[in-house]
Parts: sequence; structure tokens; C-alpha cells
Amino acid sequence: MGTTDRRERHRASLRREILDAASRLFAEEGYQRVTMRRVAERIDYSPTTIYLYFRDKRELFGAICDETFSQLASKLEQLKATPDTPLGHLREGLRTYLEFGTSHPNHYVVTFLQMQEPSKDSQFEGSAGARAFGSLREAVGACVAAGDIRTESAETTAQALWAAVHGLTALFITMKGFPFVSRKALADHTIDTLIAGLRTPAHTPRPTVPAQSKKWDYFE
Amino acid sequence: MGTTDRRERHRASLRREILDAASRLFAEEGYQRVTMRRVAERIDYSPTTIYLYFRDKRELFGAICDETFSQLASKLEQLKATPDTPLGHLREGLRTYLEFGTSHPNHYVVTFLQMQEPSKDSQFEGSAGARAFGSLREAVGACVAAGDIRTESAETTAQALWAAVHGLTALFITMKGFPFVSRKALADHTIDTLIAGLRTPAHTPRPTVPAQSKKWDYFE
Amino acid sequence: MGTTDRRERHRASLRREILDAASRLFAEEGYQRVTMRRVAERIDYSPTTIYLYFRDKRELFGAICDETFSQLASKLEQLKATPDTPLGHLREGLRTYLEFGTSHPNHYVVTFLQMQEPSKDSQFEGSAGARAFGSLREAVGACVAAGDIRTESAETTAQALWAAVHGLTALFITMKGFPFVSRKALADHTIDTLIAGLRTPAHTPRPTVPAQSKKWDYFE
Amino acid sequence: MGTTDRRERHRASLRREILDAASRLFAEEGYQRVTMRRVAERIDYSPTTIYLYFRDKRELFGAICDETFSQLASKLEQLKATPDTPLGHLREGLRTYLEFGTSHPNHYVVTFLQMQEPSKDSQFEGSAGARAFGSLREAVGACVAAGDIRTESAETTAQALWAAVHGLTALFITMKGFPFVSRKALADHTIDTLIAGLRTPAHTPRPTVPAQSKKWDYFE
DNA sequence: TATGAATGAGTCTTCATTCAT
DNA sequence: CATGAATGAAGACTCATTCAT
Repeated sequence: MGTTDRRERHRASLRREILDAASRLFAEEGYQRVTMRRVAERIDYSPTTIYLYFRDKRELFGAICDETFSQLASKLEQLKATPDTPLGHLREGLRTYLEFGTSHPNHYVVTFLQMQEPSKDSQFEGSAGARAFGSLREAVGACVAAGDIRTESAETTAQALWAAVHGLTALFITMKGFPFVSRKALADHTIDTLIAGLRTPAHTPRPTVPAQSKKWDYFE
Repeated sequence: MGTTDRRERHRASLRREILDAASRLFAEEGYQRVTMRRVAERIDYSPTTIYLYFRDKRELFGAICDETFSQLASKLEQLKATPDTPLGHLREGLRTYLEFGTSHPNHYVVTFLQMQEPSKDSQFEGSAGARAFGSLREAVGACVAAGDIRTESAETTAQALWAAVHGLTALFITMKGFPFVSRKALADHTIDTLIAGLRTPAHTPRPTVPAQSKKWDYFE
Repeated sequence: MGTTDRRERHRASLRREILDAASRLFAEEGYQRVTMRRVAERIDYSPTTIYLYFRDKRELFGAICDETFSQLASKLEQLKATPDTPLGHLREGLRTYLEFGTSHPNHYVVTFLQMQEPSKDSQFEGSAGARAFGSLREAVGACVAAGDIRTESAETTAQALWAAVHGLTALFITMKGFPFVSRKALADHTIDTLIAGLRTPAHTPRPTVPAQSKKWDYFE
Repeated sequence: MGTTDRRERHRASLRREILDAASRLFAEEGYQRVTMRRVAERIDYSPTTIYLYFRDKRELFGAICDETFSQLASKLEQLKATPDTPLGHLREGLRTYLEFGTSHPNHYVVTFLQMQEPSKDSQFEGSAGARAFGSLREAVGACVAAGDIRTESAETTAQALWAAVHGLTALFITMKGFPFVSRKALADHTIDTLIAGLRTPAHTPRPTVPAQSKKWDYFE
């Protein structure tokens, strides 16, 4: 029994080691350049061992992404329980996202910054990623319901907010050499500006300059 | 001399051929899937020949990215000459950036989405990317000067705007499976919301919830 | 004692299970495509367990071949008990051999078609294969004794007959793509022709063309 | 020019080296157990080099078979030009086949003793193998035409003769440990017996023992 | 200048096998 | 007795790169 336990614990911890090593490598070098061999070397095991824990490279990679999404989703869901205004919840959710990404850069890169093949069988629907984005959508919905922001489409707004914090997160992670103003200031400014924009009545004015229609044609 | 000239011309034109072939392949398939051999086959030269013009694969594809981003910088600089309001210029610049990035996904990924080693010799300073960002900064400055937007720091605002369009671009490129609302609508909404927020007088209200100070400590 | 017995019985039965599972796999897929792991999975034991009963893969599959060829030897020995003429026995033996080989192609290949290292410990002498050949030799002897066939050397004749059915068997197994006439017809014709030849009085006429002696020098 | 020549010669000779090394290995160990690496090691080149001469393992293997068949076919075709009786031609052809096989054991094993996947695109029709077998068929036909042998189906007879010499060849090559009577005597006896059988009027008597029909059902 | 030949290092993955338990 | 964990060696094949010519 003690034996089984110890084994179990060992299994879990080795799995963790693999995941950590792999996510670091994936983030540093991208999916293609990471080899199972190198993952194995990092943890001082033979390549074969990895295959005892993950069927293949795809599965290892997938597990990392899933984990990332799950953790993020959990964090965001916990926020809902916090006493706060809807707008406060929204703002806090965006900050949480950004903080999560910047403090888990490897996972973030692997999950969000690497080109995903769309033909993958893993659907977005029902995934942990969908859960995480769902939280954001809910938070936007609550603000709309409370009359704190106005938008024609909560979905669109949620996606726009995501895009913005994703942009911040991505830049912070990958653009190590860029002379950013203080990260906090930049994050605050971005989020505040967006929320301010959403509070504006006529917040989606048609462009004053007539129509760059041609230019945009290529967008779907 | 005539001979030297011809040689020089030949050299230049072969270099171009290589760049063009590689660029096309690169754009179609991405860095990893393109092999030197296939580049060589496209131009009907031996792989070895490429090495007479470029030290290695990195350098070849670096050159391509540079060229591509020079085009972006040029586009953005040309915008200034267009008759438009400062705000129109700004908006148009953001759109141009997004459109450019999504139409050159592989170049965008290599240049902006791959983890940059800070010690790399190719610094951001002086790069075509920096030139492009410069245009954005200028456009923001013009808006401020014209009183169209209010901000305590044009630099911060410029970075915030960049982050947002970078986020859109990156998501569009990497998240092929995500059910985005219409790309155009999403892009418009994001940009419009930001600009609306920047036109608001009290656009950077301090958060109503006192201080997540602890949380933000991690930021630099 | 009871315990020892039970153990013993278990040991024996697990050995059997392994042999059966392996034999089935082996027959279906051939030596190389069968893995110890798959054998283990079939019997719901761990791969390690197999090594408690067989030193290694070679030994396991050696045992299977032996068993299989024991069956052949038995079949051939049983034929002797059948009421039939000596010639009938001989003919039937040849057919049985051929049928057996073609119904156990993987075993046949491993045992007779793979280059044998002469130094291998598994000698032909004493093997089930030798027993089988013994039957053939006996059958030939009986025919000679009965005056049904004439030959200067029963051994030579037995070897010749073996060569012929071996050739048929081997071709049927390996030359899947060759447009054979009906297998049955081919087999009958071959065997019948040989037996007819053996009944001929002057059955080993010296070649009419003098002597390609040089050519044959190479033969031992 | 001299350079081109030398290169050409080098290419050809390296190709030869590869073919030789590979056929030896293939014959010794079988298709599956031979690795490109080992072939490379044998000739002291890197594995990559082999791929400059052969697209892949299959092609290398195929080239060896083709070569074997071609040589054999040529030898057999040359025989036709020799002044001899039809029966002499036939007998000589069989001997030539056997001699060829035993003096090129590696090629023979690779070509005739290794299990062929029938789904291969390389058709038997038109192959060098077909050419070789064609010679045998012709020789049989000539004997029939000359009234030297009697058979209902020259094709069947040709295949039967092939099977017999194939059996001899295969045994000589693979059964190094078997106590054969003199190879020459065995070969002579087998061939002579067959030819004697074919000269017999009632050479294909229906079996005296009624009908093992059941047993033979499984044959196609 | 351009190249044919060659390679070293590496890709993911599989397998038979061992060892401590 | 049986096994879970682990591995060394190897599998075909690819790629960027170099070197002598």
C-alpha cells in the first residue's frame, strides 16, 4: 500500500517534471524545434521514458495547453465569488489574465502563441480554453446588464478585450528588448482606455473617413 | 569593368531570385517547413549556391522578414501623406498594421511572435519594426497635438494601441480554430473603442477597488 | 505439495498460454512484426512475465517452430498407419508436407527459408524437422523394398523429393505475385512426374551431351 | 570532361558497392533486419549517402532483385544460341539456373526467398523475372514440339521444373548444416528423374488412392 | 561562380530487455 | 510469481551545411 502510494506519487511527479521541462522548451523554441530527446535530456531520463507518460509529442504538447487553460479558467471562475461591482470584476478578470500569462510565459506561449493547426480533432467547444473565455464573456454580460457599459454585441466586446490583453501579454513575453513604459502603467492605460471607450454612449461610431472597403475585403 | 558590372548585376539578380523564391515558400509554408533544398529547386540552382549569398537559413529568412517589414514601415509612412485628419491617420495606421500582419502571417510570426533572445544581434532598435512603431507614435502625437485625444503619455498610448492591434493580429494568425465574430467587425470594434476611450476626458480613472497592489508587484 | 502442484500446473498453463498467443500472432504476422509486448497484451500479462518462461524472443519463437514441426512429424508418422500402398504413402507424405508448409507459412519461413548460421546450437540433427525428413526417407525405402521405384540411392531420392516439395512450398509462400497455374494441378503434376520418373527403369541416363564438367566443378 | 568521366565512374562504382553490401546483408539477415545504417557502415559511408543513390530502402532492395533477374535472364537467353537438342537445352537451362542461384546466394535469397508483398506496384509481367521464366517455358515448349516430352500443359510443366530447381537451390543455400549427398548427384538425380517422368507416356496418372479432395480444398 | 558529393546531427518512435520491488 | 519503471540501441529518413573541384 505504502508502495503503491509512493509509486503513484513518483509517477505524478515525473509527469510534472516532464510537463515543466517540455513547456519551457516549447516556449523557448517552438513546437517544431523541440525534440523528445531534448525534453528527456532536461530531466535526465531516456527518451523512451517520456513515452510511458505521453503517447507522443502531440499529446505532450496538448497536455501542456490543457493544463494552462484549466488553471486560467479556474482563476477566472474564482473571481466571480469575490465581492465586487460588475465593472470591477471585468477589470480584475483582465488583469488576472495578463498576470497569469506573464507569470507562466512558457505555458502561455505554447498555448496561445504557437500556430495551431485547425484540423486538430481537439475542438475548441467544451475545452478549458472555452471555459476561460466564457468567464470573460460572462463578465462583459454582467456589465451590460448592470448598464455599466454599452455594446451592440457582448461577444464582440469580449473578443476585443481578449485581443487587447492578449496583445499586452504576448508583447511582454516575447519582446524582451522593447523599451516598454512601466508594465503596470501600460496595462492600466490599455484596460482603462478600453473600459472608458465602452462607457461612451456613441462608442462605435462609423469611421469618419468614408470607406476603405476594398482594403478590408480580404477579411473573411 | 563591363565584366565586373555584369557580374555585379548577376550577383544582385541571383540574390533577388533567391529572396523571392524563399519569400514565397516561406509565406506559403512557414519557416520550419521550408528547406534550403526546396528554395534551391525553385530557382534551379544547387543548394550550395544559396550559401554564396546568405550565410545560413537564419540569415536568409531574416533578410526576408526585414524586407517585408520595410514594406510595412513604408506603407505606414506613406499614410502620412494621405489627406486625412490626424485621428483618421491613426485609425488607418492601425488597420494597415493589422491587415499587413494577417496577410504575411509567417513573417509576422517570425518577427513578433517568436521568443526573442535578448542577446541577439538583431536588435529592435533600428529595425524596420522600430520604424513601423515610430510611425504609430507619430500618429498618436499628431492626434494629441490636434487635441483629438487626451493622454498623459503619448508613448504609453502608442504602446497600448500597438498592443491591441498586435493582439488582434496574433489571435487571427494563431487561433485558427476560434469562433471569432467577423474579423472586420472585431477589428473595428476594438479600434473604435480604444479611440473613443482616448477621447474621454477622465480617461484614466483610478480603479474604484482600492489596491491590488500585491498582485501587481510582480510587474517589474 | 498441493501448493507445489498447483504452482507447477499454473506454470505449465501460463507457458501454454504464452505459446498459444505467440503462435497465433506469429502465424498471422511473421516473426519481425510480432513484439513481446503484443504477445503479453494478448494474454493480459506484463511483458516481463514472458521472460520468466522464455529466455528471449528467439527462444520463444524457436519453441513455437519446434512444436509446429513436431505436429508435421506426427502427421507424417501417422500416415504410415494408414492402409495404403507404399507409393500411396509416399505420395501422401509429400502432399501432407506441402499442405502443412503452406498452411503455416510463417513457421515454414523461419524454419526452412531463413539463412541458418551453421554454428547455431539448434542443430538439424534431432530436430522435429529431421524427424519429418526421416519419415520421407522411410517412405522412399518402403517403395524401393516393394519394388515400386528403382533408385541407386534411397537417400538421394528422398532428398530430391524433399527438394521438389520444398520448392513448391517455398514458391507458394514467397512468390505471392507469380501467376501460378492452379496450385493443386502444379503440385500434382510435380509429384506425379517425379514418381513416374522413379518408376522408369533407366531412370538416370547419363546426359547425352558429354560433360559440362567444368561447370559443375564449383559444386563441392 | 575527364572530370565528368571520373565522377561518373565514381558514381557507378559507389552504386555497385552499395548494391553489393546491401545484397549480402539482405541475404544474411532478411529485408527487415537490414538497416540502411548497417549498409552504410559496411561500405564506410554515412547513411545519408545511400539516399543519394537510392530513394529509399524499398528501391535499394528492388534494384538488387532486378539486377539478379536480369543477369539470370541473360544467361538463360544465351543458352538458346548453343547448339544442342531441345532436351539438352532444357536440362542445361535448369542446371544454369541452379548454378546461378548457388553462386549468387545473396541475390538469390533476396530475390526469391524473401517474402514479397503482393501489393507492390512492380508487376511480374514484363519484369526481368518474367523474362527468365519465359526462357524456361520456351525450352519446355521446344521439347514438346520435338516430341521429346509429353505434357498436357507446357506452362504447368515449366512451373513444376522451376519449383524443383528452386527447391534445390534454396536448400543448398539455406540448409548449410544438412548432410546432403553430393550436390551434383542430387541435382542430376532430381533433374533426370523429372525429365524421365516427362518422357513417360502416361505421365500424369490420376492418383490410385481415390480422392483427398477435402485436404486440397484449401488450395486456391 | 557554381556544384556534386558527402555528412553529422538530428527527427520521432519502437523494441527487446532488465532491475528493483 | 509478477510487474511497473526504465532504458539502450536502433529504426528509416531529413536537413542544413561543407568541401573539393
